[in-house]
Amino acid sequence: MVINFQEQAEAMIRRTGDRATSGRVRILALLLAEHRAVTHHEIEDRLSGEHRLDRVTLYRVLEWLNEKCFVHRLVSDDRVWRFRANVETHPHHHAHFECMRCTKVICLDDLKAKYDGPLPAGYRSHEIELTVKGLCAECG
Amino acid sequence: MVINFQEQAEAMIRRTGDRATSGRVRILALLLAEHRAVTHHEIEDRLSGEHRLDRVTLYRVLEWLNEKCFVHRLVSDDRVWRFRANVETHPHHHAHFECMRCTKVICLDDLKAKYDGPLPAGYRSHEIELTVKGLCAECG
DNA sequence: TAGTAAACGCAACTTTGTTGCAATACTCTT
DNA sequence: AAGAGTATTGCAACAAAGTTGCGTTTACTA
Repeated sequence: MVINFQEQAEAMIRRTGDRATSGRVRILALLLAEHRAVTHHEIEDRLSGEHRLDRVTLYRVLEWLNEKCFVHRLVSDDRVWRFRANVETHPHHHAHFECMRCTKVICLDDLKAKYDGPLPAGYRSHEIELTVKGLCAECG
Repeated sequence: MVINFQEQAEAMIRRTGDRATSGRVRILALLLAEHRAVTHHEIEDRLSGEHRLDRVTLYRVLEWLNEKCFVHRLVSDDRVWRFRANVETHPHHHAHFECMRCTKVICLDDLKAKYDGPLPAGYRSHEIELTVKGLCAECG
């Protein structure tokens, strides 16, 4: 069963009531097809074959996708945003693995980060992110 | 019992064999006195009363302190490095709280992040960082 | 198919951090 | 205590990532 990410992306976007522009559809389709967090730069490269998208537009589309909860952002030690499509139902308890050498980031979906300990008085927890740093198979 | 962070910092630095310059001593003393992760910018402001340090020197001192394991870096969603003096004996299993509104970061020392789940084949874990995001007492 | 508001593309700007190199200031030796 | 030598510093210029303003284009609605 082959999934048509392009159609899936377009349907998701139309459901928001906002415009289904080609940029939005292509970028969301790309992220849906991908199983890891992708940088702005990687997306730009991946799209360069087809009709080229402006850097700024890409930023704005990604921001919009994030707002609509279709993707989430994460930032790693190289200080670069990475984006990943939200597939799970509980999008706010991520666990990620980050390779310390090649800075590749993957999601550890099978694990839900937990925090049982106390917070200072008056502090409220909203989401929890667990990052395991180490070496990936290629770099280890 | 009042602790003289200036003297403590200088002693730590001299033990490395490298030069105990006024910049290194002042910055490490400042970080030792602080109980949270501090941005480059905050340090610069804090030091502006005394003999002013160049931006670049500050970056280089912080990098040096990190190399010598006197401090550690962490990056949060505003993509800005924060630095904090290493006080614990196991410096590689942090838990942090990050305020989503004011972006303040504090360390949750009482908790050691753990990860028991599986990693993909060939992947090796080196350090683990847990970030609880939410609202701090002032912003909540 | 035409009108219109939402997106886009371009240019210029900001913020954060880095690099090269000449000037300065720690330390060591005497 | 002073001089010498090298590790640091300060300056200027650069680089990468992301943002803002504004005129133009495009997708949707009627």
